[in-house]
Parts: sequence; C-alpha cells; structure tokens
Amino acid sequence: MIHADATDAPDPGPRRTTKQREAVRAALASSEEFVSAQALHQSMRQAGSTVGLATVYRALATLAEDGEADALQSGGEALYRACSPSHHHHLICRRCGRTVELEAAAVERWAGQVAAAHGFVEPEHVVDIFGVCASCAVAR
Amino acid sequence: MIHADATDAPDPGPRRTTKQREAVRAALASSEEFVSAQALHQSMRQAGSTVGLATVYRALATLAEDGEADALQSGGEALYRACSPSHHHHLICRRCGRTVELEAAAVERWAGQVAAAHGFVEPEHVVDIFGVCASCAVAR
DNA sequence: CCGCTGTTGAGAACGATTGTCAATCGCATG
DNA sequence: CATGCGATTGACAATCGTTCTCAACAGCGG
Repeated sequence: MIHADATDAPDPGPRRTTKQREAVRAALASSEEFVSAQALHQSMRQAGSTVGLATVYRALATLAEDGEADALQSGGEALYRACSPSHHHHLICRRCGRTVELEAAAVERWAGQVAAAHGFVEPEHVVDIFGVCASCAVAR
Repeated sequence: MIHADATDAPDPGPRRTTKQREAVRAALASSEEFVSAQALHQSMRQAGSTVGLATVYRALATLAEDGEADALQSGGEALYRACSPSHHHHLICRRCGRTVELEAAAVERWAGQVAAAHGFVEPEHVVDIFGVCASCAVAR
C-alpha cells in the first residue's frame, strides 16, 4: 500500500529488442520535458507510428525499471523523461515542464543519515523541486 | 499538465463546520500512518459512520489545502496524514507506513538556492525518504 | 425561525492504467 | 536459411481511484 519494495522484482527478465520499444525510447529521447504516456502515444501516432497505447505504457514501465527513464507523478498521471543513468534529482518548471537535472551529494548524505538515525534501512528518497522558470516568469 | 499552480486557487472560500468534516478530521488524526481516502472511508463506516466516499475525498482535499494534512502519492493512490502545521518532510516505512516528521532547514536552503541559481521562482519542493523501519526490518 | 448557500450521499461518469488473448515477431538453434 | 518457442504486440474490455451531478439537507447570519 505504501510503497512497492524494490526487491519484489529481482528478475529483470529477458528483454527483446523490438521496433516498438526502440520507437518509444526514441520518442522519449526527443522530448526535453516530462511527458505522459498518453501524450507520447499521441505524438507517436501523429508521427505515423501504429504503436498501441498499452505498448507505450509497457515500454515506459520497462525503461523506468531499467533506469533509462525517470518517472514522477503529477496531476494524477505518470510522467516520464529520458535521463542520465546516474542518480539525480530534478528542478522542474511547473508551467512549461522544462527540467534541469540536479546532483546533490549533500542531500544524498543527509537522507542516508536521517534514515539511519531513525533505524530505517534500505533508504530511498524522492527529492524534486518545482518552480517557474525564467522564461515562463517573464511571460506573465 | 506538469503541476497545478498554487496561485490558481486564490480563494479558500467560506468553509462550514460540519459533522462529516469533523469526523474525517478525527478519523485522520487517529491514524499514525498515511492512509488512503478509501481506507479512511471504510474504517469510518465500520465505526458506524454513514459518511459518503465523495465526502471523505472532499474533506481530505480541503484539509490538505488548509495545511492540516499532508498528502503524498504512492502506488497510484493519494495518501493523507494529519500533520503539524509547520513545513516539514517525511521518513516513511514502506512496509508498515510508520512515519517520522523531519525538519531540515539545510534542505530548504539548498532547494531555494538551487532554484534561484537556475532562474526559477516560486520554488516548492517534494522531499520524502522511504525505507524499512527497525521493527519491520527484524520481522523478516 | 428564515433563507441563502455551502455541503452531503448515492450513483453515474470519467480518465488513467492494466489485463486479456489471439496474432505476430525476435532470436537462438538446427 | 528454415523452424519453433516464447516474449511482445495491438485492440478492446475491465479495473480502479477519483470526480461530477443533482436533489435533499444543514450551517449560520439575520
């Protein structure tokens, strides 16, 4: 209920290379911002693809699982974005979705220490900053 | 799509004191952990209340809006918890849901500075740590 | 006590996501 | 290169959390 355990999926399983998954990967890579599965599906269809919605959902799930994409929940829907493989956080414009990847060793350390201090193990953390980027700010 | 703007709801509006909203507030206060609207509704019904599900949703939304409850998304559903009015973050057990409120002035400062450094204004941040608490860890 | 409104409960409606299942395709193998 | 197993796909139905609708109801200021 609270949170799925990462150890519940020990087996990434076989993973075939298909046109569809590659197409989703490419479409995702072509977007600088976080996009929803539905939006990605629509833009792929408009670009001539015949990929199915369910396939887009499945592909995004596996990409996120494999660490090739970051996922976040916003406004009741899941948003995805191609991202660098190393651990990082995000600074996201809540108007246009423009995203900056952040490294923050100090925050990592803090999270680990706080968890340990309270007897918690296997700490994971969610750290995202939302704001209005410079260009959106002037456009008001 | 990305994130609702806090300034979109400038008017908290009048807010009447009703038995139902008080009941929801009380039910929420009686839980140490984050609970879903559905779970809260069920426990209230089992306790003899005849409150409607929609009302629970509405009450939780207003409580969160008024800063009397914290909300977070987990596993595709919204979870709520009565919380102290001051700004804080959470350390949450992903097995039992036990929650510790955290103060972290350093993180607040960091978030503000990072946002400013990238030209972002009106920064808000989401910082939560998930882990397995001591008692759940030994129970394995 | 009245009346104006915000609120409620039941159920329908909704939208995002996932499940189902037969057809298809990747890929290792012979 | 032909073959076969099984993962993957696409269309569609189903599910699930949440919100909407609307008539009945209940705070609360006067």
